[in-house]
Amino acid sequence: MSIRVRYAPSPTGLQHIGGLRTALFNYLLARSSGGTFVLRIEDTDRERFDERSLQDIYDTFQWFGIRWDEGPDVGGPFAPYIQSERVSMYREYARQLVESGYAYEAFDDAEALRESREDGKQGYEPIFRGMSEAEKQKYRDRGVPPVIRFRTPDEGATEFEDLVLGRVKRKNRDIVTDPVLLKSDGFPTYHLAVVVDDHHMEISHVLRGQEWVPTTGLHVLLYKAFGWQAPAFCHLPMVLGKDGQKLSKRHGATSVIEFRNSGYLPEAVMNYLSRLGWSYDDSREFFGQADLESLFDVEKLSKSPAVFDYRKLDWFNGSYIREKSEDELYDLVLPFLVRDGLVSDPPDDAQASTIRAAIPLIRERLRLLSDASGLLRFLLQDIREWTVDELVPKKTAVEDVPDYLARARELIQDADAVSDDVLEERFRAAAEALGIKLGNLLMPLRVAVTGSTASPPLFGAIRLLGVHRSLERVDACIALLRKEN
RNA sequence: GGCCCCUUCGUCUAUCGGCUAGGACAUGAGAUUCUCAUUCUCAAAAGAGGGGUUCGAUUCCCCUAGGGGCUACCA
Repeated sequence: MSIRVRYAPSPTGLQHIGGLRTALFNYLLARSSGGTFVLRIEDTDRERFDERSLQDIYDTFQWFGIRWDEGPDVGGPFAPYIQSERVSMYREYARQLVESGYAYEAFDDAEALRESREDGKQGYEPIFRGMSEAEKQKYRDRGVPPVIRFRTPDEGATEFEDLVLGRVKRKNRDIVTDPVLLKSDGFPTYHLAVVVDDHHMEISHVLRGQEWVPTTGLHVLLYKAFGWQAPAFCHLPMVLGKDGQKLSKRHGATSVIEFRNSGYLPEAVMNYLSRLGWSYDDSREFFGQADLESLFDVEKLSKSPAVFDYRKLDWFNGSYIREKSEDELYDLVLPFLVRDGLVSDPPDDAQASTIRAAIPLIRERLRLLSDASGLLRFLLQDIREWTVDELVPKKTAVEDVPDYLARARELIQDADAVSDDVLEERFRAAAEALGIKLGNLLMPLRVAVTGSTASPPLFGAIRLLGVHRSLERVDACIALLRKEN
């Protein structure tokens, strides 16, 4: 039997990086096994539904580079793939469970239930479980909308085989008492919808986060009540923040769109995510999408939770950036320069050629695509002011610096016409003549030209900016320092 | 509180009874270098604790501890 898996996000907010990993592992299992990957939208919570979410799901996966074989936008043999369009089905199955005695109507006051929970009361007292029809009719007559609750067994135990965890066993009385299957608004809860849909969509493997382990017993009970065969379960280790808590906002970026906007490459994110809870061997770190699609194996999934390490992601990102060609990097970096207001949209010819020429100089200095703005700002914007502190090298008298700059000024006059090596030799000789270190001659020039003590290679930067403009900046700095003195 | 799951360097992980416990990120030191970065070399860094089982346990079992998750008419 062929493998069918699904990623089933609920459109209640932006796609989470942890959800992206769940989706990735599902996708990889499908690809590595020649199976099918399904996208299903679980929008049964009308209160938390968020308009932008659906589009965010599409945008996220388009950027990430994985696509589904069946889903709301591409269709498929089990359409519709949006749960709100399948409600009649859930109602039908809920009714069926009531008829077969596995479920019953209840007329609880949702508000009262919520309040008692807030008072610290735990569990549900199944007062409607054995109530007579006549008694229930009174509620109906009063117009109280019913919910349908599952009748959890008091005796026995339920167990399932998990591909990661092994055998998981639970006493039935420890499973939440009589959970709601169909809400009073006529929509199903997750438990009903997921079981009905996974069965009808012929899902063979359920890969989801470990937070679902406690409720899997209920799902198994539901499969039994329907007389259906349950899929294989595979609970993925959770993704945590630095402090060991579930990854959340306060740990940093969590929505996929934030990673994208921060300048992460999808292949770096994919590579990093693939290592959270999954491993291949004892040494390999780099996995491209094609590698993962063929190498992924649930056997190598781990049980323990993984802490999300932004620094390692950064390292991956820098590595992948360095592998890009100059043309690719140009296209990748441009949107960030536009966003940061450094170039027009689209850039004019001068800007475009400047940036293209600068790419080789900044490539190995980028950890994030967005770092390009800081690195190229001196080329694309005027420098309004310099800090004297930066212009003056350590252990150097302020009054000496204008002389150094004046000397440097002479040496770069024909920078366009000579090589780096020649320029460097000149500066070495000049530094020696002045009796100072090469760095102390170059640093004021660097700060004058680039506005920063950290920059791309100086001579290259000068040519990119243009000798003329470079000289202007040097002159401005000389004037500034003289005034300061 | 109850239930469930988890436990190897700070972090991600390898090890499926024989280990001088391997790799990567991060960290530290050094080399290269006009700054920054890249690159390279080296270093430090782990089997939660206690019982078993076994010739032999990081690997298997139990207990304790710690961490996490769930405990909704949310998913």
